[in-house]
Amino acid sequence: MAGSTGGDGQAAPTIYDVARAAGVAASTVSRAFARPARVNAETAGRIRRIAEEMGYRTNPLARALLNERSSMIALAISDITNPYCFEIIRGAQAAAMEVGYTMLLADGQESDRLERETLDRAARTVEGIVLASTRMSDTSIRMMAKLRPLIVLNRAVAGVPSVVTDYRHGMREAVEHLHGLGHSHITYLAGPEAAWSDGIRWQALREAGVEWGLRLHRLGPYPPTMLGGVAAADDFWRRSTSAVIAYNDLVALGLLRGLSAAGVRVPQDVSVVGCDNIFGTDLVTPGLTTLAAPLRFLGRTAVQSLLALISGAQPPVDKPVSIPTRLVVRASTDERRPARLAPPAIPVRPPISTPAGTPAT
Amino acid sequence: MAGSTGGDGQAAPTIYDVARAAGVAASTVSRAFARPARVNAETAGRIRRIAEEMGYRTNPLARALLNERSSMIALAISDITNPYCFEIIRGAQAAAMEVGYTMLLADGQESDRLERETLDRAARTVEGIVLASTRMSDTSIRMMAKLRPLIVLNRAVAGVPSVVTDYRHGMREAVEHLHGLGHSHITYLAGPEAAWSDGIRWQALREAGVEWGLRLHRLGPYPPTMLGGVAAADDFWRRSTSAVIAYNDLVALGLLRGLSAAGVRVPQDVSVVGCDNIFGTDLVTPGLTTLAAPLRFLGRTAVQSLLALISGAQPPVDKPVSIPTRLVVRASTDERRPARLAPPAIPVRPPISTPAGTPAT
DNA sequence: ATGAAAGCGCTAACAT
DNA sequence: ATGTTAGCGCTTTCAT
Repeated sequence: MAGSTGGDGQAAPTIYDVARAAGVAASTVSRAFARPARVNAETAGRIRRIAEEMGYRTNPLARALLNERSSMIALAISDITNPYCFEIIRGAQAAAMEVGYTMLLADGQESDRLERETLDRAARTVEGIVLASTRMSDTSIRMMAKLRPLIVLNRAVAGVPSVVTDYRHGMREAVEHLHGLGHSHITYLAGPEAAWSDGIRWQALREAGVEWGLRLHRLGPYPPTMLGGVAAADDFWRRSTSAVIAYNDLVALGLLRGLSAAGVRVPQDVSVVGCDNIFGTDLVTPGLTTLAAPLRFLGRTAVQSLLALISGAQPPVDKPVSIPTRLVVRASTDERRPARLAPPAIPVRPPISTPAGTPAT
Repeated sequence: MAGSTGGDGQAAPTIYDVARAAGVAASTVSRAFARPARVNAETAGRIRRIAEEMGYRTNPLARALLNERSSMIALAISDITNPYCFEIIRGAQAAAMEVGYTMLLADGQESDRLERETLDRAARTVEGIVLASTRMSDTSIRMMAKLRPLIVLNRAVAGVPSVVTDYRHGMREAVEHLHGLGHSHITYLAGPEAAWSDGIRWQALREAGVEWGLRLHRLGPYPPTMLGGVAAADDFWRRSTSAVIAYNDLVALGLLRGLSAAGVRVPQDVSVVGCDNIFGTDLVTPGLTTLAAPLRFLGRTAVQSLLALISGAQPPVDKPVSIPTRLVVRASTDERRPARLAPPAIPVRPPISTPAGTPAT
C-alpha cells in the first residue's frame, strides 16, 4: 500500500564494484563486455555472471563522455500530430532499436525556433540526427549538418545526404490512372510554398501531364491540413476539373469534406487523389485513392543511412536515396462522366456556375 | 555542390576553452551559467558573451555524469502506431520542452520484451520515466519505479503514482446519453484483459448501468484494433442490443465497418459509442460518438507530475491524479427505433436471426 | 568573488 | 591475458 514514492533505491553498481567483486581490474570488466575475445573466456564468463547478479548496467553517459558514442540519435519532426509522421517514427525507432540505439524525439510544434532550440540542446548528446520534416531553412540545416551527422527526409538540401520519395514515378502512375479513367484535366491543390515536397510533386505532376497529354491546373497554396482542404474545396468549386490531386492526404480529406458539404459528389462529379496514404484515408467515404509513400520504410531507411554515415560512410550528398511509391486505388477516383447529369442532390451552395476558365469537358 | 558529408567539423569548445579565452577559472565559467548571482556581474557578462561568440554549449552528458541531472525523460509507448498515442506524445513533449527537458521515445512495438529492453537501456540516462501505455506487468513496473522516478498513465499500479482518465464520470455521461435516446440494453465490446483501462471502463459502465437502470452485456475480449472491431461485429451480429460501447475508438471504427458490411445501419439499427476521440473518428460516416479523453492534457500532466516527482515531491501513490473526460456526440448514436422496420438493404450476411438471449427490444 | 583540485563512471593507451 | 593510469567535460567542495 504505502510503498516508496519511486526514485532510486540505492546507487547503481559501477564497473568498479563489479571489478572488486570479481577480483579483477575495471578495465577487464570493461573488456569482458566490449571485447570478450580479448579476455580469458572463463574470466569473462565469471565477470558477466557477477555483473548480472549485481544488476550492473554500463552507464551510457560515462561511456559517451569518453568516446562520443552515446548510442542515441535524434529524430526531428515539425509537427508530431500530423498522421504523416506516425509511421515514419515507428520505422525510425525500430531501426534504431535493432542496433541498440535509443531515439530522442524532437517535436518542433510547427515552430522553426522551438525546433532549433530542441535540436540545439540535443545535438551534443546524440551521434546523429534525422530531419523527418522540418521548418528549418536550408542554411540552418547545413549548419546543423556540419555539427553532427545528419540525414534529411523528403527534402533535398545541397550538400546534405537525404532520403526522398520517388514522386516522379509515382505521379506518373497517378496520372496514368486518371488518364485511363478518361480524365483530361487535373487540378493540383498546392501545399506550402516552403515545402520541398510541394515543389517536387508539382514538377513531377507536370512532367507526367506532358507524357500523358493531360492539362494541368494549380490552385493554392493551402495549409497542409484538413482545414486547408476545406478551403480548397471552396476555390475548386468555381473552377473545377473532373480530377484533383491534393498536396497530401490531409488536404484531400478536407477537400472531400468541403465538396460533400457543397453537394459535389465524389467520384461521380470529381475524382480525388491524395498523397501519403495516412491513417484515415480508408475510413472516409469514399475511400481515398492516394499515392502511398512507404512511410515506415522511409523512417527505417533514413536511420540506417544515418548509422552508416556515423560509422564513416560517405553517402552521396547530391543524389538522394530514392524510395518508390505505390498507388493505392480506392473509391474516390472513377471514370469521368461526360457531363454532370443533374445538379447536386443537396445544393448547400448555389448550383455550379459555368466555370469561366476551365470547362469540365 | 560537393560539401562535407556531414559530421563534426571541429571539436566543440569546452568550458576550459571559454575559461582560457575569458582569463578566468573553469569553475567561474560554470558559475556564470548556473549561479550568476555568485559571480561579479561584469565578469559574468563578459564570460557569457565570449561563450556565445565561441559557440559554447555545456555538454549535458558531462553534467549528467557528475550530478545525475541529464535533463532527459523517457516516454514509453507500447505501440506508437496507435493513433491514441499521438496527442499524448505531443502533450508530453511540449511539457518537457517547456522546462528544458529532452524526451526520449521508447516504442515497445507491442512487445513486452522489447519495451523492457529499451527502457532498461534508457533508464540510466534519463531522470524519470512516463509509462504512457505499456505491456509490462505490475511487478515489472514496480521494479522500474524503484530504479527511477516513474509515472504511469491510464493505469493504477499499487505503490506507483499515476495519472488516469476519469472514466467513472465519463461512462455515466455516455450511459445517460444513450438512456436519453431510449436505449435500455447496452453491449460492451471488451478490450485486452491485461489492459487496466478495459477493467476500469467496464466497471464504470456497470455502475452507470445500475444508476440509469440499463441492462449491460459484455462481448470479447477483442484486440484493441480495427480488426478486433470487425471481429466484434461478427459476434455482435448474433446477439445485438440497440447500443454498443466499444473498448476504444479503433474497435468502434472496426465495428462500424463490420456492421456496414453486414448491412446493419448505424445509427438506425444500432448506436455506437467509442472511447478516446482519436483522429479519424470524425472522418467516418456516420461520425463516431465517443468518450473523449483529453489526450494531450494527459501527456502534459503526466510529465509535469514526473518532474515534480523528480524534484522530490511525494505524490500520492494510491490515489491517481484523475483527469475528466468529455462526451463528443456525433452521428453514430441516435434514438432507439422500436423495432427494425425492414431487413438490411444489402444483406451481405444472412438476415438477422432472432437473437436467442437478448431481444433487441 | 575567484581559483585549485578532485572526481562522476567509463575506456583506451600503455605496461606487465 | 590482465593491470595501471590518465582523462573525457563538467561541477562542487574547499581554500584563498
